[in-house]
Amino acid sequence: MPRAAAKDGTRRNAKWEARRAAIVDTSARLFAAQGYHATGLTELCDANDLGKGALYHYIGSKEELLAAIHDRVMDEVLQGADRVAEAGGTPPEQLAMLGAELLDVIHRYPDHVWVFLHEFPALTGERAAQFRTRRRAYEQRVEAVLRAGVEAGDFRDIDPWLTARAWLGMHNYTYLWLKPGQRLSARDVAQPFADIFLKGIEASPSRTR
Amino acid sequence: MPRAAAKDGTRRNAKWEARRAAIVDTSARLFAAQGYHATGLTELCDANDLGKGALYHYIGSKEELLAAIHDRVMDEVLQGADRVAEAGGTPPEQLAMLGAELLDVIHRYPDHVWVFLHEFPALTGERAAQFRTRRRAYEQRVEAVLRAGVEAGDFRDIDPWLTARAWLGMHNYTYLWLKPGQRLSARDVAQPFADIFLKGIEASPSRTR
DNA sequence: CCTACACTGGACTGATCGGTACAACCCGTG
DNA sequence: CACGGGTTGTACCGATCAGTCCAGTGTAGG
Repeated sequence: MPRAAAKDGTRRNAKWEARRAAIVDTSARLFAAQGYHATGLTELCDANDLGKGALYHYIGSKEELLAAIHDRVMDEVLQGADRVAEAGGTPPEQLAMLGAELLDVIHRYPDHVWVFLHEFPALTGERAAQFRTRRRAYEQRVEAVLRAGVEAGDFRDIDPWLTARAWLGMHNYTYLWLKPGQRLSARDVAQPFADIFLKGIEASPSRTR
Repeated sequence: MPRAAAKDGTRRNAKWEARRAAIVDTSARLFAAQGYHATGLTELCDANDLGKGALYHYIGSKEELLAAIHDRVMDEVLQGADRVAEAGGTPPEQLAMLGAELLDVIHRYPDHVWVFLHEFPALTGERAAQFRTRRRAYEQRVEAVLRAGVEAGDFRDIDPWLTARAWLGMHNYTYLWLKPGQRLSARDVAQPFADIFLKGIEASPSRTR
């Protein structure tokens, strides 16, 4: 735990922050490649070119490092959801935008997302609770869009909770193969996925409202 | 490594086999709850009510235990795919049946599936290679059905590879919440999922063939 | 009843785990 | 040049890791 969270970042503080961020990113790569528990402190030190003393000057504990990786992902995902909410539009448009934003995060942070989806049970206590809250908040955003679409007559009478799980699965599972520098970009995937899903739940044209 | 794989199972051998299967199942529960690397040998011994010597009389190594869990899942999943192929039917029917079979496995073996989806990178060497082959074989079954559906005019002109990933994600991701004794059964989920996906990729009625 | 062997518990091993203590270092400031 | 605090490497800690070894114990076959 840092001594005082107060005092805005001076120059030195900014440097420390940057180094810490670099450590978080490097460690995410290792955790993604071989797992959180399977990665030792010494490996983290090697990868970051640091001794144990120096490493612990930045991170406090191994689990805090894990939590930082989770936060990085959740920050991005929730920010994306906020942008979508601000943009407005019909429920189908909202859902398509949510998908594009989510796939963009998965594409830009493949290691962080991998860690996030695999190692979240390793978080304990306060950190685990906070993480669950944020994750749940995001899932409810998706559910809300689906519910709104049903009420507005854009979508047929589907179960918002169950359908949100289908949508989340379809998108989140791309973490296995959606990587930067690969054949497919995030946009290449977002469009076909939105097509499938929106056609899959659209109201039959006969009873449009 | 067992001395000789020959000689068909006598009574004793069957008993040994049953005990081993029980150990695999119990261990799957532990691995699912806290992770493969985070679960120690002593915990496995406690849960199975066995000493280390006795445990190692059945399993050979911790990784072999992990591999046995993977095999259990892959056996079931591939058998389900075989049943579907034997049953025949149109591509849409085939896809719906594949989904029902897959969700059934996930629902019946929640712990095994969790381990399978989280810890497969922990497999090494020969075991990892064999696992990847089998997993890939299943994925290609799904792709084949999609491709057949496009050629037959049942589905619109989608990318079979990408669409298979969407389908796999939607179904596999249910491992997070689809558990026996819960509100929803496998069938409760399979039907809505098939509805969404089939509507999502069906050929527009105007150009049916 | 005796022997043989599948089966079992638990002490033990060397390695490695996450984490700490501390002395030295760099480097900007006075 | 002296100083002082942010930074760093390293020796070290107790705990635990996966796995081995072996002296038994229960029991089935002769």
